[in-house]
Amino acid sequence: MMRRTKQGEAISRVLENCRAPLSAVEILARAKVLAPEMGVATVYRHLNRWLQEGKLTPVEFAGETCRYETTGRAHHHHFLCRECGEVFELPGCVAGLHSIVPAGFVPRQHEITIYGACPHCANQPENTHAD
Amino acid sequence: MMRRTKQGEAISRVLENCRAPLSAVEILARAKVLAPEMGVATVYRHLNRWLQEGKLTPVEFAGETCRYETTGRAHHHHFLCRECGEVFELPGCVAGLHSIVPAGFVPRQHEITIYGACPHCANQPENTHAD
DNA sequence: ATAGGTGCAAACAGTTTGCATGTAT
DNA sequence: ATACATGCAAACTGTTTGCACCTAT
Repeated sequence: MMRRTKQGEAISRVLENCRAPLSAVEILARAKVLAPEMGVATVYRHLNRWLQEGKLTPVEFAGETCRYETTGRAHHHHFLCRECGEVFELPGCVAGLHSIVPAGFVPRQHEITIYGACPHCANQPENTHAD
Repeated sequence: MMRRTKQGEAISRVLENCRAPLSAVEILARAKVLAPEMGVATVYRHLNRWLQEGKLTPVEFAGETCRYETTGRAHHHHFLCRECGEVFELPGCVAGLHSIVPAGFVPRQHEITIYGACPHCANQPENTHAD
């Protein structure tokens, strides 16, 4: 039975109102606005509860810390801009995805991640070489 | 200028002869057969060198530690068996992958990861409920 | 001889956990 | 009143780094 606390409320607010997946410390930072005393442990405890209730999905990008997004959204994948680090949702999916799965394998879940430049960064050629 | 050492040799041997991506500790374990004194730090130092020379690619699966595979193989993706944890290469790619990338975005790289059951585990229904 | 590689242990980042306290019920 | 949530700090895992030592060149 989930008890209603200021911290829990703050975390729910953050998770439900973000437009891109967030990391634990990003969630902490935002939740602290509503519940300034909060520590990381509380964030992780809530994240894990949401995860095991299936209300949250971990989103991982190569070499980056784990981010989380709420489930129940339309099926989608992600685009990570290598220049600004921003994450974008790519709605929909690819048609013949399972064509690459050999006979005998039983696919149950998949992830497609695309890396590159977002429209904003793609138009700023100077940024391209900003390490 | 890369100096030729027993440890470096051992690591090369391991990286070049494995058929699936390996984690740092797996690499250490295998390399220790040839160079028993070796520590993790050396493994990471070599991995990082290979990475920045572009001879190695990190392979990450949701919730798992980073694995590495040599570059230069034919384009492929990965299948992670949720039952036995084994990783399989899926040769080839999907046709209309970029159809999910909206106009303005510049895709430069992508990853497709499929999770499920490998042929062996798929035929052992008892395993399905392990855990 | 010397630059560079190595092992060890300490330092780090991200995440989890134990415990005493605080609080919603 | 009591069970559960919290904060803090310690523990843990995966990775990096500093330093004294060793070794291929």
